[in-house]
Amino acid sequence: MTVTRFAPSPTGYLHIGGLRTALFSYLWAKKNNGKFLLRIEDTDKARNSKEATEAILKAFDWLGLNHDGVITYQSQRDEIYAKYIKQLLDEGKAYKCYMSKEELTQLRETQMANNERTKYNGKFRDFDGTAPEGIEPVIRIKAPLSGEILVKDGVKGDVSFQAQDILDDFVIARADGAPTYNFVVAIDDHLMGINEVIRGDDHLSNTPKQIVVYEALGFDLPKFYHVPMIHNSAGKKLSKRDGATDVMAYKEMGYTPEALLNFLVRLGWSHGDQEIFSMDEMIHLFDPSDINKSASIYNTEKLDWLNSHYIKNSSNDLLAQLLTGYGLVLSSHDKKEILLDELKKRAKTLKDLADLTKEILTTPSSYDEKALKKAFKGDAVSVLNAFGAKITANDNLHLPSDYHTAMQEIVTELEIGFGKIGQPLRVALLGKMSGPGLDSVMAILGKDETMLRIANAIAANS
RNA sequence: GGCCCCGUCGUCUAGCGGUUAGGAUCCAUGGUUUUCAUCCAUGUCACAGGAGUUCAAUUCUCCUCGGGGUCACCA
Repeated sequence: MTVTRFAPSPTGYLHIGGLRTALFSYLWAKKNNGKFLLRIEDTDKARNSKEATEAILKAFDWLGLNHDGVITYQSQRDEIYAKYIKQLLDEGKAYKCYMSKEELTQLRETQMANNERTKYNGKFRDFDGTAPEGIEPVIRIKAPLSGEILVKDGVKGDVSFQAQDILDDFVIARADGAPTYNFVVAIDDHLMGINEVIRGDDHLSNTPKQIVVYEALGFDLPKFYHVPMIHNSAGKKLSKRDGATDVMAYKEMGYTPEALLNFLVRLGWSHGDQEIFSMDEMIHLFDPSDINKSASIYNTEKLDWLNSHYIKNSSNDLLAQLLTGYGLVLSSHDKKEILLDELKKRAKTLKDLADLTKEILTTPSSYDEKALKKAFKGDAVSVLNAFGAKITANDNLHLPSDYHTAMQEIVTELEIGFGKIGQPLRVALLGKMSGPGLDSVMAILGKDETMLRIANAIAANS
């Protein structure tokens, strides 16, 4: 069974990059009827917060990416890690290192001065004397000093590292006993039964260290997929400083989960020329071996397009429901369908849709000056008067077509072009020169409100 | 700097030795629309550079250049 995981460090909100690897992991697990597990990497007590964990879970909830099973918190697994540390110590695969921080720093500085790679010198690797006083030791693992470490990666292919280039006896437990990242990752992934690790390629260079741990503990290696980074427009790794990277910020801006997920799945992955993917399609089509090798630059143009696509294709009931998040209650509006049909094709975001809706439902308190000048020259006022009189006399105005007929009649009776009535009427109703079809607008507003707005405009121009 | 990864239109990408290098987005133009938006059509735009290998390289190899990642008692 395929078991994948997402293992965030709760130091802040969930961002776009993390979400994408989570999505990939989720899709791959679902495709294989496997499990998608969640692990919170909170071993660094100083930097982690409960709020951050909650924020991450909230984001997943919004997007509908549900994890399987219970959440694993590394902070609650100290005994487990301690057990494995003891095991390695007992087996002579790890040892206590009493080098002081000062000495370590000193060592690094000389190495740097000599233009050498900074690495621990193995001073306590085979130490069996009496421990120096007053120093709490760290635990270091005995890493291979030479030879090749091969990472068989499902995205990058075989990546070979030379032990002497990258390894030293790295710390697996701090002086206070707390285990370190590369150590616990290997243990947790193994214990949680994770056999396919999909993560950012910033972890590729950590992988050899984790392999050392896997091997020391006699664990089977999972399959690795290192997915390329998402870069900002400057071409750098996406960071929290890059503005809108908090997933929940997208919700506030009016993006839909479908659009965001569709956008992200196409960043670094593709399926021929297909652009639009439903969740079901993503699950069926996704395969991590189709992930690109190169980083992509994050750019919202396509997100906007996808979002408007999904809004256009959403049912009006769903949209009405989503609009309640913007303080709009449309469920009781008798022309909800007409309203949403008209407005959803000109909204890029749900927020746009909300704004557009509010705008149309609010009686104009002022008129765009340019529009006024253009529309209210000549006999616009008398045309509006005639139109007002016509609809006042008509008690059967409900649908856009009813209003359309009324406009048609005026045009014929007065022997004028459509623009002669359309322009002033549009300004009267909407306060400006652009907007949805007038027949729809009038149907949405209803006869009374339509009359009111026409009267207001006439008054303002007489 | 060492090590590792990457390099097709501005952006997201297809391509897996022979293609007029395709799609999407963006932008521009035209059509539809009384306006705007939608929709439709058309157009501009790319294989980083140089050596090889080959009858033939965007595709394979090497080098250069460029970009990125990583080198903690952070994750």
